[in-house]
Amino acid sequence: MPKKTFENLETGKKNRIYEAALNEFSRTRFESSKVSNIIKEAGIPRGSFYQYFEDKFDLYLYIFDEIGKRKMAYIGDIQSKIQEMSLFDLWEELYITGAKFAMENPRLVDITKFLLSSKDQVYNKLMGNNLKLAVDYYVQMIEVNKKNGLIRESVDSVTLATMMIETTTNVAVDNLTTGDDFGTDFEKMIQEIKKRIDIFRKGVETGEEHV
Amino acid sequence: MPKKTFENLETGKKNRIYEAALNEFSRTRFESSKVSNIIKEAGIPRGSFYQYFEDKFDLYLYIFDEIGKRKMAYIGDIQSKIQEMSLFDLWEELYITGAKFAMENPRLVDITKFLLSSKDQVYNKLMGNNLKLAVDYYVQMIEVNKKNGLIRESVDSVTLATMMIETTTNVAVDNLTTGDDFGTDFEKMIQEIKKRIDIFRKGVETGEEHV
DNA sequence: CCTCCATATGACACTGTTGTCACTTTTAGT
DNA sequence: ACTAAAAGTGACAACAGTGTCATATGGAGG
Repeated sequence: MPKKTFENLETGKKNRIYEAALNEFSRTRFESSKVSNIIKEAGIPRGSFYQYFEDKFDLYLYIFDEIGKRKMAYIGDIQSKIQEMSLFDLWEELYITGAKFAMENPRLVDITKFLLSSKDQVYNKLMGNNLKLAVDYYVQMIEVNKKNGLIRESVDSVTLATMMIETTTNVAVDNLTTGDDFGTDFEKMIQEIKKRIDIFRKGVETGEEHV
Repeated sequence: MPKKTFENLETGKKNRIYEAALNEFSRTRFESSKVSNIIKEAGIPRGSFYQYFEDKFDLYLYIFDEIGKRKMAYIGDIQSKIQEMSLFDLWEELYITGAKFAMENPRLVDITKFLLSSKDQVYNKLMGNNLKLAVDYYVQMIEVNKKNGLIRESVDSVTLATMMIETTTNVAVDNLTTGDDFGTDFEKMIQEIKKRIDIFRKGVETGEEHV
């Protein structure tokens, strides 16, 4: 975490550094990011950088922490609704809110994406546990809905939870396959999300087929 | 693509280079891979490397090409069955075959994974079009099944195709969320795949809910 | 045995990066 | 105004990698 020297900085400079770091870490993954680029863009001398942070990773941790805070603030208190809403209504809300956040913060998404796709220790340290918690959270929702008779008992909760999270991650990020990133077309994204949720709810086969 | 010097090489040396490249490119993404590591492991001098390949990227292209060939040989002629089988039977076959290939060739999977997660020109050059073709292929299958009355008309073909491919990619690679890579437990992987396909077919809601 | 061309080789020039450190400037307290 | 601590600064040493090039080697044909 940053040294107090950084905390004490005037907002302007602090912000330039934050912005430059965001640009650099969303441009490329951690290993190939360069302190040189960051200080050039922020317009601070090299020496100062090391006055503020232990090293590159120290800054990265700080940025990662900030992203987490901002995301949490954005997602807000949806958590509390878990008992009141059905799985899919709740999911839709989570999904759309997440997608909106992603759309408004493309750089944060890129950073997360880079992290998700690294298999090194950095990843395990920062993300590993988060995902396990997310799975637990979804499993919990699913179980409640099974008890209420809304979800088939024969569906494996962990499998469903995993699929839901994977799906959420993919559209939140962009369409893996079509390369479509929805630009700023929020409506289009919502339509896509609803189509996806519908498939999860009802399946795609016609009624005649199975029992 | 490699120079003829490389093609002319005795099988032993050629193979050592191939193996070393596979190790290096599956260890880390292209940008951070090192010619130094490859030549050290293959036991060839630096100069020789540049006798065989234009540069690092030239070798990468070669490896990528090889992976494609081997994968194609493995997947084989499933293509021809498109008219005879229902969407999900066909998908299950594609899915399981792909997963088996992935399980047997973890290094190839890692390389693909690294490529998938890069957003640079390398990716677009090598993968962009592949994915579009895959989507088209799935869409085509889906349309056939709609005509036969097996799939609800109200399902968006492109959305479904995209979701199917994303799902396939994820389990083929590993469980994004649980971190479970199934090791060599082929049976367990098949079970997981079947559970996923079942959710796509039938949806997860109980019958009472919707029309 | 000689010659010539393809191939092999590793030292090296070049580039780019990180983190350090000796020195300068600013700030704040007296 | 004086001084001590804090913050700022950029030249630089250390390192790590790439691709090149002058030179060495070997084998096929004469």
